[in-house]
Amino acid sequence: MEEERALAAFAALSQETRLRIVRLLIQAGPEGMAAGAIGEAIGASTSRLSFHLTHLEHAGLIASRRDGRFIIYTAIYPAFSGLIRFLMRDCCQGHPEICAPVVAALDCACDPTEKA
Amino acid sequence: MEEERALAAFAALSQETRLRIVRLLIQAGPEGMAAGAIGEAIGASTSRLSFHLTHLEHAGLIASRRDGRFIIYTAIYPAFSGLIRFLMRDCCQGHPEICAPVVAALDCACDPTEKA
DNA sequence: TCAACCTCTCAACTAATATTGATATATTGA
DNA sequence: TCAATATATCAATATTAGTTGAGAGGTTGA
Repeated sequence: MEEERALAAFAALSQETRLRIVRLLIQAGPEGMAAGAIGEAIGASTSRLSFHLTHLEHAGLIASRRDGRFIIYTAIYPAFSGLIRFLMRDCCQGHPEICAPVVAALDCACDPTEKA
Repeated sequence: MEEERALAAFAALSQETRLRIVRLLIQAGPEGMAAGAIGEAIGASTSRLSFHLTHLEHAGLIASRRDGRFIIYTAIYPAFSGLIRFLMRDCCQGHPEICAPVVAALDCACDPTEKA
């Protein structure tokens, strides 16, 4: 069920600590970040962090790999594009002008000079 | 706080009934749908429907207007583009190829011939 | 192998959220 | 104004989720 996956993803993103983790990892890019660095960046205790990282991983939004004694987490980019697609599917009924602003939004998100 | 708005939006989208309402209204376009029609389409009792419609309205994802004895609900498209922007901000650190698939996803969402 | 380090798991507590059924409000047409 | 229709509100209950602190696994370098 694709709906189930979407619900799990949105639920994962609806919590402050987890949303911050996700945005941090999206910004971090493919190299990802170690759990400890994430916890330090967002200010979360280890057990809380671990709980939320596990939650995000189960939701399919992030992935982990071990590197020595560190565990590196990365954002799964296709999960986000899939989520957006699911949400906006059939949004314009053949009239792209209806959802054009939504599409345009993403181009701006990719422009590092635009912060608004 | 923009983060608060995003959290409210994701929380609103993380519930089955509400996610269905939102997708229905996104597909319905600017004309929107009456509460009763929404309830019939997704199979929800009036009180449940009303609860979730109010929730979505407070989250800033849908708007309502009265038309006779009907109340018409519509999706607020800019709210969704704003949400996507917030999530993906600074996603590619100057390397657009990292998040290009995410951007591409939206173009497909607008193509009514693509259902995958 | 030992000590230091990084991360995860567990259980108890607290708080937030969804559902239900009954009732209330607003609008329309006769 | 009355009855029918459309929708919202309320209170009680059931369910789900987040936080905390303590402790347990793996991993590394000496």
